[in-house]
Amino acid sequence: MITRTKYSPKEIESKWQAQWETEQLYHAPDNSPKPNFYHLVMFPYPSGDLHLGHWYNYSPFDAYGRFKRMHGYNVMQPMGFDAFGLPAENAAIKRGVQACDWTLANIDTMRKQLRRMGAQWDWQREVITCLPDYYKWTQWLFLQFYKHGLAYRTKAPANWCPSCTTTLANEQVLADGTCERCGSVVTRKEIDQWLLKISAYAEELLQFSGVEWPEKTITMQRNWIGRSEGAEIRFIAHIDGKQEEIPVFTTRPDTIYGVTFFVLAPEHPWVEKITTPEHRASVDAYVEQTRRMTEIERMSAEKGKTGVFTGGYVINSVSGEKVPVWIADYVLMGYGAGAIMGVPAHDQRDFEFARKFGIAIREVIRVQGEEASDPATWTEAKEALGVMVNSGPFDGTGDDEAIAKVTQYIQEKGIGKFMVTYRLRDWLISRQRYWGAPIPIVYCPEHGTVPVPEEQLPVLLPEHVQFKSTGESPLRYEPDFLNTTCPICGCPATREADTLDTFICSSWYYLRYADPHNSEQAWSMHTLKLWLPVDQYVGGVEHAILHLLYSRFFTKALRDMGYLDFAEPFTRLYHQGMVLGSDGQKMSKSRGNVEAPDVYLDKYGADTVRCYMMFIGPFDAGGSFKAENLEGVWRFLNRFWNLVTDSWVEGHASKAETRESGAIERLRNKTIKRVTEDLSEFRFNTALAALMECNNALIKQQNEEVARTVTYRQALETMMQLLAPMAPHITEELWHLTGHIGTIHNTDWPVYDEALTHDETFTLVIQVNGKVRERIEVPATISENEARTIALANERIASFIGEATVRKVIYIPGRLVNIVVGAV
RNA sequence: GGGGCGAUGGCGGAAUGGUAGACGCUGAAGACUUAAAAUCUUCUGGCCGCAAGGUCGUGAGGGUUCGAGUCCCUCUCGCCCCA
Repeated sequence: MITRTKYSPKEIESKWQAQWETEQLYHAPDNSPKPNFYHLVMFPYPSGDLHLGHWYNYSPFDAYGRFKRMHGYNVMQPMGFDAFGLPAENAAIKRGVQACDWTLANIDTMRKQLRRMGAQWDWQREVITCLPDYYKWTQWLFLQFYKHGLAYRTKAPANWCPSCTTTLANEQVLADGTCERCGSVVTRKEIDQWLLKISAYAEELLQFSGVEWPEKTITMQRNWIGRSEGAEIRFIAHIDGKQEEIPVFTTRPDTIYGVTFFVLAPEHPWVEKITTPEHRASVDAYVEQTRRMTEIERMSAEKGKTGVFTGGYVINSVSGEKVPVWIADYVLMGYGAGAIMGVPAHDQRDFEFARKFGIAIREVIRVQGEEASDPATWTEAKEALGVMVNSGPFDGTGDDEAIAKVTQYIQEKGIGKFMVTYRLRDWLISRQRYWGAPIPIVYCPEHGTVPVPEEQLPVLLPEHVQFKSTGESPLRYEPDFLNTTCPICGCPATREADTLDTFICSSWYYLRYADPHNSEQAWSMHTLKLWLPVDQYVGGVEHAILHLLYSRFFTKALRDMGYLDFAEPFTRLYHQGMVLGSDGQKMSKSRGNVEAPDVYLDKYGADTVRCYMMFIGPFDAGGSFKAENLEGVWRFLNRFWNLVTDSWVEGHASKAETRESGAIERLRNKTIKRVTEDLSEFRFNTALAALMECNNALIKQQNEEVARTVTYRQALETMMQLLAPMAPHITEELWHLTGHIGTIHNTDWPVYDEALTHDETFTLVIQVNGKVRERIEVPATISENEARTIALANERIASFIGEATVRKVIYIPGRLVNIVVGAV
C-alpha cells in the first residue's frame, strides 16, 4: 500500500544520485565475476559548460551502458577531461587568470553538471590530462616513441601570423588563410619541430581487421592515408658541370614519353641550384609569394595555375629528351618527392599548366578504339588508361601491362624503381604553447638532444607564467623551467620549451582508464588485459581522422614496443549525429539559437531531458532541439508515474486473473521484444515509442478489473525495468515505492517468450490489384486456404472483382491476400 | 570535380518489398474549473462526400514487381568528406 504522490523529479533525482554515489553503484571493479564491458564516450574539453551537444551525446550512450549492465555485464563507463589546450591559455592571456586554475574550476563545474545527468560514470577512474600524474605518462610515452625511433626533430613549416608574431595551429587559420584573431594573412615559417613517425604505420593503418566501424569512417581514414602505387623515376640535371639526379614520383610511369616539362615545388632544395641568373629575380619572387599561402589555397582547383620558368633543364632518363624546369605552387614539398614530371596530355593539372604557359602537349596514351586527334583541340587531359603511342620502343603496349612494363624497364636500367607513396605525413606534435605537456627533452651543448631520464618525470609545467607575443612558447621565458642540467654530463643545458599537441594526451587516455591510479607505470599489462580493447566507443564523426587515426597509431606502436598486445583500440565505433537549434541550423551564439540544458533540467528534471534527447530521432542522424517537444516526454513520464502509483494505491493485487490477462501478458512480451531489439541497435527513439504505446494501452484499462491482477502489475514492473536505462531516477523511485528491495539497475533485463509476442488475431488485409479494399480481424492460426476463402467470399471484395477474371491470388501469411484480376 | 548520406503530413519522425504516416509535437472541439494552468476525451495528409466510402499522396521522371517510401536507372535540391 502506497500513497498517491505527484512526480517531482527535483527531489527524487538528487536523492538517488546521492544514494548511488554513496553505494558507488557505478564503479566497475577490476575483480568482478561478471564479464567486463568497456563502454567509452569521447571525453570532453572542460569548457566549463555541459551543453546540449553533450546531453545529446551522453544520454543515449548512458542508456546503452545501463542496458548492458542489466544484461549482466560489469560495465566500465569512465569520464574524464581533455584538459590541455588553447582555450585555457587564451583565458589566461585575456583575463589574467592562471590556465590551471581556470581549467580546474571548469572541471568542478562540469563534474557537477555531469552528475545531474544521473549517468553511470565511474568517477573513481576519472582522468584529467593536465595533471602531473597523467602527463607524467604522456611524457613517458613520448620518450618510448623517441627510444624506438618513432619521434624525431626536424625543420618543418608552421603557420605563422606576422602580426601576432606567433605560430598558429591549423585550426586557428581560417579557410581564407587569415588569422582568426587579427585577420592578417598567415604565412609559413620553417621551425625546428618534433614529429611522430606515423607514416611508418601507413600500411598497417589501412587494415581494419576485427573492427566494427562505420564503413564511411574507414573510407575516410583510407583516403586520408592515401596509398598510391607507382614508380620513382630519376631525371638527370647538369649542375656546374656535374651530373645530378632528381627523383620524381608518378602513378603513371606509362606516360613517361609524354613529359614536356618538369616542375619543382617552390621549396625544393634544387630550385636554388637549377635557376639560371637571368631567372633568379622572378623565381625568388614566386618562392616568396608561395610562402605566404596555405596549402589549402595552393591546392585549390579554382585558383588557376601559376608558376615560373627557372631557366634550367633536366633530361628524361627514359626518352633522353631535354625538358624545361618550372616551379609551381601546385606541387607540394610534402608529397612524393616535391617534384613532378609534367605530362599535360594525361594529367588534368599538368594540362591546365601547359595550356596556361604554352607548353607542348603530346599524346602518348590512346584508349583502344579511339581515333588519333590533335591535343591542341582537347579541352581536358585524357587520364584513362590505354595503349602507349609515340613512346618509342613501348609503342603498342596495352592497358594492363603498360605501367608494369615501364616500371620493369626503369628498374632494369637503374633509373628508377617501383614505389608506394602515401598522402599521410608524419605527425607534427610541437606546439609553441604554454598549456600542454612539456616535451621531455634537454639540449646540451656537449651531448645535443638528450631525453629526460624516466625517473625524472614528470617535467613539471610551471603554474605561473608570463605571456609575451613573441611566437615562442612562454616557457622560453621561464628561467626556472628552461635552465637545467644535462642528464648525461651535468653541464648547464636548456629544456625543450615547446609542449605536446593535445592530441597526444587523447591518444592514450582510454588505456589509462583501465589503471588510472598506477603511480609506477602508465598502466599494467594485467589491467589492460581485463578491459582493453574498448568494446564500444561513441563519439562525433569530426574525429574520424585525427583522434581516431592517432589512437590507432599509438596502439600499434605500443604493441610493437611490447606495452600492449592488441592491434586496434576500439572494437565497435558509433558516431552520434549533431543536435541543431530549433531553426535546424548549427547552434551558435551568432545565430542566437543556443539552448542551455539547465533551464529544462530545472523545469522537467534529468529523466525528461535524457529521454527527450533520445526521442528526437535516430541517434546517428542528429536533429533539431525543440523545447515544446520536451512536453511530450514529460507527459509520458507523468502518466507512467500516475499509472504505477494509482495501481499500487489500490493495495494488494487480486489473486484472480481475468479474461484480459492474456492480452496484457502478450503486450508485455511484445514490448520487451521491441525495446530489447531497439536498444541493441541504438534505436532509442523507437524504444521509447514502444514504451509509450504500452503505457497508453495499460492506461486504457486502468479502471478495468484486469488492472488489479498480478499480470497487470507485472507488466508495469517490466516497464519500469525497460525504461530504467533511459530514465534511471523515476524508475528507481517507482521500483522502491512498489516494494522492491535493492536497485532496479542491478536487476536482470526482462526476457520474453517469442510465442507470446504475437496477438491471437491479426488484421488480414484484402487487396484487389494491390489496392486495399477490406480489412478483417482473423485468428493468428488461420490457414492459407481459409484466408483465401474468406477473402474471395467477402461481399465488398466481390463487388470490386465484379465480372473480372481472378488471375492470381497472392497470400502473405499474417498480412494480406492480394487478388489479381484481369479484364473479362 | 569525385565519393558518401539524405529528401515521408503544419513539425520531429515510424514503416522484414506487403495496411504509408506508429510514437510525439502543434492545432481544433469538448469535459473539469468562478477563471486559467494542468489533466482527461475526440478529431487532426490533400481533394470529393451528410455519411458509407472514393480518390490522390513518401523531392521529380522512368523501370522491375501481383504489390515500391523501400530495389534499379536518370535528374533536382540539401548536408558531410575529399579535392
